[in-house]
Amino acid sequence: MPIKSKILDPSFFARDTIQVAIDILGCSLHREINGNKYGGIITEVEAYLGRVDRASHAFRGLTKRNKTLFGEPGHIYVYFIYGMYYCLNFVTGSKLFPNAILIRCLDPFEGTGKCSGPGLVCKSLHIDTSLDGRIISPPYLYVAKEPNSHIMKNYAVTPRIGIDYAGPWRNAMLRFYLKGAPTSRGGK
DNA sequence: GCAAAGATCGGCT
DNA sequence: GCCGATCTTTGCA
Repeated sequence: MPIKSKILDPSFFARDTIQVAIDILGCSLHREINGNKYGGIITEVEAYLGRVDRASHAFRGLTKRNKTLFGEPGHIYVYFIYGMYYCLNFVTGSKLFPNAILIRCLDPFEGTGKCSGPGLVCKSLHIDTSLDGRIISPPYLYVAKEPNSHIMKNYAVTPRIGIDYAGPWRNAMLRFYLKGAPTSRGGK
């Protein structure tokens, strides 16, 4: 009989943000829209640590765009950037703190396009702002822990990408990726 | 009301 | 490594 994967519920995301970032590596991301299914194994994420984090959208306080960040963990935060791309985030930690993780890269399932960067993840999984604020849940978008995803989790930690404006936070080690798996920027 | 910047990507030097 | 595409969001007047 087939080995079952375990669908993650909001309690998984309502924990320390960095711990969630590490634990979600190797888990599968699933997207269903118009009867089509897309997805892949999560291989790269970044953590954003709320109001104190100069690189976070929450740094300047609550706005119309980032209001999902200030809500419950286990919800989906999607925003539009650079006039062309969407970025997928999961709200983490506690409702008291606007924390999130950015999904940067997947090892795509067959039939799912390239996912080697946050803009491409959303393009290949047909993710846009219509998902913003919704709970992470089947069928439209969910995450599952795969058998053995906790084994051989050999990961690297680096500063985040594309946040040179963030002062001292530009050097914070908050990007996590699985060694030997697809990443953005060649894993560097 | 307007201007500037941005959690990116692909192409080119 | 640098640059342009493309347009929403935000900050400031």
